[in-house]
Amino acid sequence: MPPTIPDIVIGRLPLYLRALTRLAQEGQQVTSSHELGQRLGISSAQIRKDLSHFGGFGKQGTGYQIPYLVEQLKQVLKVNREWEVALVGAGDLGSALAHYRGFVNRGFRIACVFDNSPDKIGKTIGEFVVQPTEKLAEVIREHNIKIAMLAVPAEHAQDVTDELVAAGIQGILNYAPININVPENVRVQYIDPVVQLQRMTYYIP
Amino acid sequence: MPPTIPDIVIGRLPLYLRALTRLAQEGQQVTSSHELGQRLGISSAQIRKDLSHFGGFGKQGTGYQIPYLVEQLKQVLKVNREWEVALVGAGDLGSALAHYRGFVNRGFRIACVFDNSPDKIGKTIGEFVVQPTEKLAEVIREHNIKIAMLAVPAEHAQDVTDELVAAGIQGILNYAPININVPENVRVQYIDPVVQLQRMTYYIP
DNA sequence: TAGATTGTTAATCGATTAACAATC
DNA sequence: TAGATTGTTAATCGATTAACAATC
Repeated sequence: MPPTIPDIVIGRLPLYLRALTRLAQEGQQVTSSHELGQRLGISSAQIRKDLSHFGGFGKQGTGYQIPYLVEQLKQVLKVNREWEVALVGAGDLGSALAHYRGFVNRGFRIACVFDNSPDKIGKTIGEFVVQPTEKLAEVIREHNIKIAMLAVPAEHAQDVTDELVAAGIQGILNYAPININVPENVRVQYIDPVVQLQRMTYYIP
Repeated sequence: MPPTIPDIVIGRLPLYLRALTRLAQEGQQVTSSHELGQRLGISSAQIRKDLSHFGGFGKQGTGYQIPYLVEQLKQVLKVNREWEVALVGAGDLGSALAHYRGFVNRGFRIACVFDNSPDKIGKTIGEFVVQPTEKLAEVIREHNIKIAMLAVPAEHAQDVTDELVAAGIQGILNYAPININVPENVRVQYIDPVVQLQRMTYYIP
């Protein structure tokens, strides 16, 4: 069995990938742990150590070939493919997500949108026809979708979560401002802007 | 000088506050570190230790009075007041944020919305008239706003950040998928859904 | 009182950093 | 070669957990 990589390391890899992709866009071919660390506010030692969990991607004296490192990180994170994502909730936020152009090229594509409001079912949002939540399990199973984004009111978050899990979803990005319970084989990530704002105000006089 | 509290502790307080607020909504008066920990997937010892940095809020044998603990946490996090927030970027995401009803009651209120697109300037989004970005510094100074949410394209994020910082902003919630550089007295939090999705795919077969 | 739970100390665990031989 | 930078080891630093006296 391969050694387990700390989750905190996994959490930094997408940041490395994002910064490297940008460097590549700026036309740069090579970088160093020092340069990357400066951009990210992370020590160079930490970057080298993190990367070394997955192999030696650099060359002494030279640094890292950006296109190569980008490919390697995509492979590690399994985003060298396109994941179909189910979006539940077609309110303002769900709508913004449905229109967001930033998923493609980074490994994700919204494949379907659900909502339980009669106002919204059947309407078109971006390129999607909003489907009733009752169809959720069926569509997710049919497309073999593994990831969902949850943009429903907090009161419905747990119920929808249970449906998603029952349908085979293994990762949930939860925008509802509430903790959800899932089996341990399901990963959850949270986005709550207020939580992050509250983390800043502590420091502001 | 009071001892410095680890930032990782500060980062958990909003989660405690959110869970406690919900417990209160459900009509519960008292909770224990064990119960709260179960809800959040955090050990009871950690919760007690975190809280103990700020004082003894509980009673042996009984636990914590929820309304009291909520007030105390709000005070610690300085959200027992209302912070005015500047929103920059009136695209899909900015629009969704402008309509979001979840800021009020948790310590925040969007006070103004900016965009540099002639299409959007002067238009109404929710209760706000979109103002040109050139007005940014003036309005922020006038209202003494300390916090901004950044929902502009990545290419403009650093430029807008520099303007915000020059105008006296001390906390930035950055929705643009790019790292921004700020002086060390300014706090930045990031929201990039793709980063969080990529952190999950590593674990999904 | 007996049972429950806190706040805190000490022990454990894990993550970060410093340093450097290897080498491009 | 001389300079630069990696990958890795060991040392340091910090965070979490276990345990328990205090006490409601």
